[in-house]
Amino acid sequence: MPQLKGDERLPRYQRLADVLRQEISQGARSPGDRVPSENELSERYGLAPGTARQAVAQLVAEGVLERFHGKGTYVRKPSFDHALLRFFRFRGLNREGSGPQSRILGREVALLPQTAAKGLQLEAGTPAIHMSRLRLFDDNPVLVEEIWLPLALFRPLLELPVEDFGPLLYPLYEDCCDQVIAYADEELTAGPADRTTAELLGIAAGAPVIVIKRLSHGFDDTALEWRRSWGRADQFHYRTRIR
Amino acid sequence: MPQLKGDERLPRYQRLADVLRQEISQGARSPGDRVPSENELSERYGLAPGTARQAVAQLVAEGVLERFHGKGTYVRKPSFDHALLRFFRFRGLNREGSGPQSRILGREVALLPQTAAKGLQLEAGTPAIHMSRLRLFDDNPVLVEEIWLPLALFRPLLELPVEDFGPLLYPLYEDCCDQVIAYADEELTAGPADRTTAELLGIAAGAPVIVIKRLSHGFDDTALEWRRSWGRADQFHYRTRIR
DNA sequence: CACAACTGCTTCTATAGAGAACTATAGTTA
DNA sequence: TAACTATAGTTCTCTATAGAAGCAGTTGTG
Repeated sequence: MPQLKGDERLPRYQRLADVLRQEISQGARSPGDRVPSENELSERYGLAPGTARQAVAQLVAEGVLERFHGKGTYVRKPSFDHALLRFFRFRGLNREGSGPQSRILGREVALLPQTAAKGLQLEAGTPAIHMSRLRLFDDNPVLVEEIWLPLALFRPLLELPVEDFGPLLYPLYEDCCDQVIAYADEELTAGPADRTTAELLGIAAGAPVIVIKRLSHGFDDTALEWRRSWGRADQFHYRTRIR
Repeated sequence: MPQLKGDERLPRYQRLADVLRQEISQGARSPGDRVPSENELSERYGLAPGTARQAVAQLVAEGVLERFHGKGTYVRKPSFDHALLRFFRFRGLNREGSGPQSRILGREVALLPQTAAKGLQLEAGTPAIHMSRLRLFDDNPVLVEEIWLPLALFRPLLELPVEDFGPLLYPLYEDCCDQVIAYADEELTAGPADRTTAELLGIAAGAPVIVIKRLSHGFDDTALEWRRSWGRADQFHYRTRIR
């Protein structure tokens, strides 16, 4: 029978949750996979069913797992590349249109600037992958993005022709580099648009834009991607509930 | 022994949670009050301790209650009037300063405009309390606010001299009108400042400002306050975690 | 072939109870 | 007075068990 690892002073449900979280972060379980049933977990680790259930409940609350009554429990697919749908209210979501599109404007190896290096926990000046991207919705440009990736983890990305990138990057990271994004921290600010950004977005230079800095992490909290996006403020909206 | 009310098809822990939530929304329990212990709840309603515990756990997850190991469980005080601390990064939080201040610019009964009426679920044109307010931090203006309140619920507010309002409104609502805010939905947008707002904030007209619309609710989901705030975009920052 | 019933698996709800861990207070001792 | 001890009450952890509810595939029936 596998023993629960980790600090023995911690409660058992906590330690089981840690085991599962680690298995996911190390790729032993991937998003979409089914995890063992609560009964199986409890037997395998010699716990009461309720204790195993509590471990699963915690991971569900964290957004790592997803439960389906009568079916099973699965590793959740984090799908927040659709986050821009939370940021922008699109006029014609129902109506026919070309939908979300993505155009890679550049991809090269460059030296990390201070800001991105700090987020990725690397030295400023380290070589890294730098990309810039324009995102459109129904042929309207909505976001200009600058992206930095650690060279060590994302080197295969340099081999792939940019035409094959598709509209979403995170599935690409998973397919091409085995890097799965678990969560991300975002910081929103606003300011006037500089000339090149304004040109790409089709607005006047100095017009207000939203700036979104995003630092994406893996299941083991490793920083994987640093991203800064500029979006038209006049189309921007963001909803939250506070308590 | 009090019986659990509500739909009998619902699970018992759900029905107990509903009872507690309703008691709170009707003022029988106020923020800061202690709720009965899990044992007492289970005995009073004829439930197993675990079932009562599950009900409490749900309300904790919702942010309605707060547990303290060894002490007890309490009705949570929603303290998000400090939300502006989440929006703005203040240079001198540690240093001495005059801190957050509030200046009421106007208070009168006026007819609800369409936007506020929709949020408050009243007819446009209904008489309501209208206030405008300037909020400062360390003597720097950071937010201009426009507030609408249903006349029926907040009439006592008209009697009080505005000098006695203090820096926070929600405690005032509770003391003066018995209205407790449980949660609020916010929507952020950005745009250029109009002339009067710019003047109050000390920025140039047309400079980017953040616009925050907030609709505040009671524990029973009644809409209590509609508010729109304008803030300097250059000092604005907002952090979230997405999954 | 179409449809209903059955079966095995899963999560969900609920019960009952025991001891650990923590908080606060009252009482005791140096 | 100050520091320690005992105690009651609370939440937290864990065990063990039972049946309900939902899902999916198999089997049986018309």
